[in-house]
Amino acid sequence: MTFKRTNPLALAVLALLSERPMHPYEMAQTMRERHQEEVVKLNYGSLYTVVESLHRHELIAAAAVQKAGNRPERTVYAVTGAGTAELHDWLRDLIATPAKEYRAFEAGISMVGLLPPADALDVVRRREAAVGEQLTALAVLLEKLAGMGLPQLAWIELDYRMAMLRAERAWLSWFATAVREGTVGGFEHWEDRHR
Amino acid sequence: MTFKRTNPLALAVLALLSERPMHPYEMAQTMRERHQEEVVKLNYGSLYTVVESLHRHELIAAAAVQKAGNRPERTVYAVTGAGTAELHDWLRDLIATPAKEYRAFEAGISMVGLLPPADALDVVRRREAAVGEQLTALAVLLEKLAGMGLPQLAWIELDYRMAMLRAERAWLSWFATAVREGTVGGFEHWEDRHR
DNA sequence: CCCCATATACTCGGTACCGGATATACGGGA
DNA sequence: TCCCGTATATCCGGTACCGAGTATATGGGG
Repeated sequence: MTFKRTNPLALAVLALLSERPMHPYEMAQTMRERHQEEVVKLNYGSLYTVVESLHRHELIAAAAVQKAGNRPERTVYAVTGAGTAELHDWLRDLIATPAKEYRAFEAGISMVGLLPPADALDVVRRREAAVGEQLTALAVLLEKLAGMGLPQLAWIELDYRMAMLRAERAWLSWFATAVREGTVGGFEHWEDRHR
Repeated sequence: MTFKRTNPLALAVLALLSERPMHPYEMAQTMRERHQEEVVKLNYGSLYTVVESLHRHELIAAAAVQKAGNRPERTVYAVTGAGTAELHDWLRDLIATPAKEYRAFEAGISMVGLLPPADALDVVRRREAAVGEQLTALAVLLEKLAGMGLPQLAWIELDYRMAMLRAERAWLSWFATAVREGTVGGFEHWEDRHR
């Protein structure tokens, strides 16, 4: 069976190991330090499953098994040639081909007509505010990172996320106005249904 | 144990049943007809699991068990009072509170520095084109839906998605230029690493 | 009237994933 | 010196999810 590119955590593991050999716990540490867990979902259970899977497919290899005192053994892994190839190929594919992703908000907003218009307006406003807060938090973080002398390329995903959040906020603002003023298409019928 | 709001398919089920009682297979049909599967991930396995879970938590109730000839039994479900409450509450929460979601592209772009600049430019361009195609396809669909006399509220999630796709395309276009012209922060070092 | 492609309706086994449990080491305060 | 809170490092049981499989009914062409 060929390796399945499902969990992006596996991608992160390959990326880390292409720097230097590590044991799983160290990978987790490093990801935390670099705020990578903002972008890639990390939890220990999945990490060990993913590492084992990569190992089975010989994309990584056990470089050493260390044992210090009575501590649990630490298996240090290194990326293989096939692993490096997989990393680059997967990465290219991930960027070039938009994946079909199901976002919870899209599901929610598609059913917004089930709520009374007043409720809908309220929750959309609340989201708008929340998105605004995320934006300011991100701006502060970017300021800090740039101040530390990190190049833009090192936090390019935050740049992307900011652009998306700004677009979302703009859309929410438009929709809120359209609901408040009753100019969204189908408003009369919507209002009638909730009397 | 209280009901866990994980799979949005359960939300879709509650929404459908708040229209009229249905059996699971009929729900799937209806979702397909209405292009809801664009927004909520649907497959039979999950559908039956989700329906069973809703039933266990008494958010829906078995209204009738029909049997026609030698066909498998069809259990028709109806939403309960608690189910309607859950639907509205969940919906409000989904819209009002941005959920932490991990998008594959963000993971990918955060590691774009691992690719040679030329490769990076290529894949970003390819994505830009793909997003453009999605946009035109969406525009055609919207035209069709509006032509059928459907109100904007009925396809509001497509409106949202279009706004997001436009923002993504704009960002990709910016990034592509920044890479081509070498103006993205950290470009020299990036180029040096790949000689 | 027979055949087969398609539609109907659900079931089931496998697996990836989650998050809490486990077990030892270390360090600092009383 | 003795706790105990935190850090180190992995494991494991449960479950939600997936998608392929099953079995019968329908209906249109030859």
